[in-house]
Amino acid sequence: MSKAAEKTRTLSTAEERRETLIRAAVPVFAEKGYHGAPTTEIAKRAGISQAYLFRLFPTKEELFVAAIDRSCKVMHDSFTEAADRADADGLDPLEVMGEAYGELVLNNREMLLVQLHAQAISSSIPAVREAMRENFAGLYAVAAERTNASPEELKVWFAGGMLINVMTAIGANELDQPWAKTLADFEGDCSFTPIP
Amino acid sequence: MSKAAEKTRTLSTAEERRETLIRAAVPVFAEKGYHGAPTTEIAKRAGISQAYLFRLFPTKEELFVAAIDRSCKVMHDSFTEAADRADADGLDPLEVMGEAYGELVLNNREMLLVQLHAQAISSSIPAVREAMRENFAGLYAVAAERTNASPEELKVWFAGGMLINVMTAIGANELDQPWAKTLADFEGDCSFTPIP
DNA sequence: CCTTTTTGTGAGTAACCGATCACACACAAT
DNA sequence: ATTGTGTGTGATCGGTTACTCACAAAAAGG
Repeated sequence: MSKAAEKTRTLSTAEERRETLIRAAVPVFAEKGYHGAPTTEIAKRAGISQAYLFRLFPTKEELFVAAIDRSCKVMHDSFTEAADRADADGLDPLEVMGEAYGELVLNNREMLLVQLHAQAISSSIPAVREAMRENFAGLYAVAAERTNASPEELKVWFAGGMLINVMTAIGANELDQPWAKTLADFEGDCSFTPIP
Repeated sequence: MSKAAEKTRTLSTAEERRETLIRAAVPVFAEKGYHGAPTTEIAKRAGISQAYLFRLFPTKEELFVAAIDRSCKVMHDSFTEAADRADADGLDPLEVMGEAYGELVLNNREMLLVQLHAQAISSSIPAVREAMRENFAGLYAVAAERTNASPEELKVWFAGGMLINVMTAIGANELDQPWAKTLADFEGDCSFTPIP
């Protein structure tokens, strides 16, 4: 391609198509999981043919892993941004990151559901398991580096995140039962630092 | 049926068949999730025809909900039994129930995976969501009634359970990385009561 | 023995799924 | 203009899926 001649281009580059494909795939995988999501529907949402989908991602599995990595990146970015904000404002990074996660889950439900589906299917698809392990490794790394929390505190913090995930998935916040009020009350953050 | 003439019966009752069907369905749903689990494979494992499967459970969805309820019952029974044991031995019920859950997850992996798949798909299948809500209601009830833990303690306890689920699903215990050592170290129990 | 109910199956059906292949069009460089 | 390369699709294939229906055998009741 010439250096500065991208004036009128009707075709997209493969990388651009892969990007739109991932964005189209996330909500479909989120709703129906790996086995339930048809590649035809993903291709249609992306506005391309199913045949071209399989050229850009040779197998459905690779596309699913790409969708997982995408939702992991969203979380990672959200955490680092929260840590930056906490450093600038002199607040507790772990607490700010917890609040950021609460908001992220609230207005990015698809990312959460992709994570849950990936966790469930990871035991039978090695590539998914590997992606999820790397995901947790990266998330733990940023949490450990940007805060001065002890391993025990980090453990409780991650556990709280897992609870938020499940409660959001089953819509516990819509219920009035006491168990739902207790387990799904994140009161703006997800810090589980015990109140003495 | 005559009162006491069950001597030689070659055919099973419908209820017996439903039982064996559920037992055959659990591992299949556990491995592939709702959409990925074929009814043909479940029927074959149960030793009956697929046609008869659909007479005993008119839809695949009903069979999946039955599998969920089954795995919920296993957890519930495990908890009540642990609470009984704790009462008899004068131990902390919450702690004993935590240990019981750790063992349960270890040697009943299928139950755990059915739970994870059900959580993930609950947002798109109302009957599954309802089953999962009832599941948590029942589990919270037994935990609240059999222990004297505060809502905050119960919340942290449940959060720890969710972390155990995810770490077990991705096999974090097989890894040597520090994040895995920290997050997947249940050291015999899953009580998250903070160490002061 | 005869009738009714329950247990059980072989053989489908219509739709759908992941993946493939030949082929067409757009682009950039020679 | 030609050539080579990257972008994109229609048609289709072999296999699988949830679910159905006609039909048979066993059991229970009389």
